[in-house]
Amino acid sequence: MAKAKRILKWQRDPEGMRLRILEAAKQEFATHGLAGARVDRIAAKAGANKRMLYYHVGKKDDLYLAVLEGAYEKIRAEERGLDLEHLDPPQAIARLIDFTWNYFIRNPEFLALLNTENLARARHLKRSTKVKSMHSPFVEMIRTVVRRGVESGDFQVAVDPVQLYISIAALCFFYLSNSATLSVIFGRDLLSKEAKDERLDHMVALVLAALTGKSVAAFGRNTAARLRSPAEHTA
Amino acid sequence: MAKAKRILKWQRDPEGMRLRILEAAKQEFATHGLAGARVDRIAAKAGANKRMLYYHVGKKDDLYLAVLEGAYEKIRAEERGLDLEHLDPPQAIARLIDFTWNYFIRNPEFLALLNTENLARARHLKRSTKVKSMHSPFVEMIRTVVRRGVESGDFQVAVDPVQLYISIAALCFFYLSNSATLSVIFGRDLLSKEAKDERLDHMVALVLAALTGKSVAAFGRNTAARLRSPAEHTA
DNA sequence: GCACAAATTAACCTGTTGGATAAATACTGT
DNA sequence: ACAGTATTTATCCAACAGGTTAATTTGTGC
Repeated sequence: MAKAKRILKWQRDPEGMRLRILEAAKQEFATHGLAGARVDRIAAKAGANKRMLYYHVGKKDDLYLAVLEGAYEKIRAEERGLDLEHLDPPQAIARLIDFTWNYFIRNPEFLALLNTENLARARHLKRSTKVKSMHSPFVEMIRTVVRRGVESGDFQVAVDPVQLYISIAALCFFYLSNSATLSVIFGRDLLSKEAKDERLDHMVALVLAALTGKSVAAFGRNTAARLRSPAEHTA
Repeated sequence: MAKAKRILKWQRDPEGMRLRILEAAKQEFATHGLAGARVDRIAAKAGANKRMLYYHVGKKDDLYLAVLEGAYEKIRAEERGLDLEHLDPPQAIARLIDFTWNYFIRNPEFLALLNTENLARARHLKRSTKVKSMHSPFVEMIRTVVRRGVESGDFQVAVDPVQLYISIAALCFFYLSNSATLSVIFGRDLLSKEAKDERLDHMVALVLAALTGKSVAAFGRNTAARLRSPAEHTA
């Protein structure tokens, strides 16, 4: 009842207000970067007064860190639900790639936030205590898959789990994060349904071929035509 | 003589001034992003008056596009000198990876500029006519290597050259561009000499294993210890 | 030396921005 | 109903930033 009243009058709802502020801030920082983000716009988007940001979260930098922590928390939480332990190792890796890829597609702000934070040389993240502890379980998860793969003979070589994850994230991240410039310079729409499907196939095939030593058919899919030069196309 | 005089008095040297402005702008945009960059700071760094920027190049956005075009021109020019035609295909790919990696290390501003431009959804690049034409020869170069590799039997599968290049760039780019946040969350210095060497080995091994089907020893280098969990390390 | 254009400087202006102050309003327990 | 606290609003401001105007200096062709 008190809760319902709070929701009806969404003023005087501190927790809700805080969430709306963080959501608005996430959008704003993702769209405009740190320096380009406007505190007033965040307030407007959150349906709040500018003063509220400072009251509920803090100054611009604090806001940014809070958004960033929330973003990491969200992806790592979803990853925990992947249940890689019960899949055979190649499938587990394929699933991790698939998840990462689709998570990045579903959450484009995450990519922008990370880029922005790296431009700032992780100056905010370094101040965070939460974020560091989030990642050891995640690395453990991958480490276990790799070890199982090596033991079962599915994987030819033992690969450093961190290195492997960075590579998987890299393949997904770069394509999506840089799709705007890549689309221009290569003159292709990289975000069409077909292009995205093709990319996922390519990434899974690339990583699994390297791990298992068995080439995956999909690696070469759709590429016969791509090997012909433009001149040959018209000829 | 007239040239020498010009160089001595670096005022009244329009071309030189333009170059100094673009260099200063590159540093400023790379360090602070588009919105964070300060026109006054660029002027100061270039040893010029703010009005000079507008006189020689244009407004902030024009300045940014000029810097970006210069950056693309530089990397594509260096790539043209790689001479991949005379190497056997696996070596050619290894060389391309090695070059890309080291170019990114030598030119960190390039990474930042691309990220910034992607945050702006390639709004400047789309206006550029120069940049688009720069890239067909580059794609041709890779296409030829892949085709030769398939014909010689070195490569198991035909892979789309654009897809392959994006993957190579991704592996290098993401690691370096995101090294600040990655170092924090994984608690490792990813930019130490050893870490960088290890990364290059990993990337070359990953891509060549996938292309040739033969696993590369370096893929698993240094990783035996990494497969032990932290608990086991102390045990 | 002189006219003319190119290059450079200095000063200014207007809108904006992050952040602060202080007052008002609504909810809580009593 | 009331006192006290948590939440919210309205307003202000000083610093700054991008861009412009207009005057000044320097080199060039004649």
